[in-house]
Amino acid sequence: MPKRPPLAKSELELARIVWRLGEATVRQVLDELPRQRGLDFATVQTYLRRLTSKGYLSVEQRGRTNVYSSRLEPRRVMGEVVRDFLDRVFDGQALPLVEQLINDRGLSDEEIEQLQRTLDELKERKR
Amino acid sequence: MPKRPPLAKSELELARIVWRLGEATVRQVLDELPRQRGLDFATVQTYLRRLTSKGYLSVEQRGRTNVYSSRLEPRRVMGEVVRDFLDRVFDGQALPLVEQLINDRGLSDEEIEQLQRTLDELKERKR
DNA sequence: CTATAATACGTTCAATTGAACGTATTCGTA
DNA sequence: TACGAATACGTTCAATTGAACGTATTATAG
Repeated sequence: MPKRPPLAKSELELARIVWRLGEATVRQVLDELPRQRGLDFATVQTYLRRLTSKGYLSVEQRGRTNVYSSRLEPRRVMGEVVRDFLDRVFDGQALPLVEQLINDRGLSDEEIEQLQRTLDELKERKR
Repeated sequence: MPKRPPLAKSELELARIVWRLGEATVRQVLDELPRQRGLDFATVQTYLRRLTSKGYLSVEQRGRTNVYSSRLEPRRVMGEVVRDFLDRVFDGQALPLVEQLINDRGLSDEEIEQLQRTLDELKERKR
């Protein structure tokens, strides 16, 4: 499998918008960007083009305009991104990362509860 | 605060080795690298130099040889790295990331227990 | 109809990153 | 003492990435 080229940071940023919208034109993606980001129309165009040629998005010419949509499961791509990060930064050990998140950044009580529930579910499912 | 330049991937890889060893020469770092990584001595040298000029490491000339050591708290730097990732990829929401880790990758029973204990501790500490 | 606005697409450009070269020094050993 | 192995350090180089330009084309408001 010719492992497709990696997602650059700005590319992931835009891909996530397309994923969220389901499908999107250059204009729409630009509009979803935080105003403060200040990217040019042409720049967004370029990045979406790159995402397409890297195999992450597909494009459909609808009338006059290009409509981009996800080619691969966003879930899967996110998984790869996380995995890569985990490997590089924590030698693939999830636990230290989770502990980092838990301690360093204050998880709210809300979130802690939520998390414990998730873990319980997981234990159930495991048998 | 003149936010120091970001850590490139290979740089983080080497920085982590220096952190682990406490201090290290080019040679030592090279030796710690997985044989399969195949970096040249000169390349390691270059990266350590860059890490130093970016402010992450400090260097001390010991006899003939440069000894590198951490300049900033590794903990802090790791925190920044994680935070940056979290912001970029999960809009700063820790929970979705944790859930990704829990579900997508099989946490072992061992790790699940461990994690639950951590969460309990955290709840204790919180009052 | 015609000028303006919106697009697509090919191209460019600078900074960063991954990786190494070459040269000058120095150290240990034959 | 002369040589080869290690180093340091300045330099280089190609690929990738962030960002945009310029030109051609089309759609639309006057």
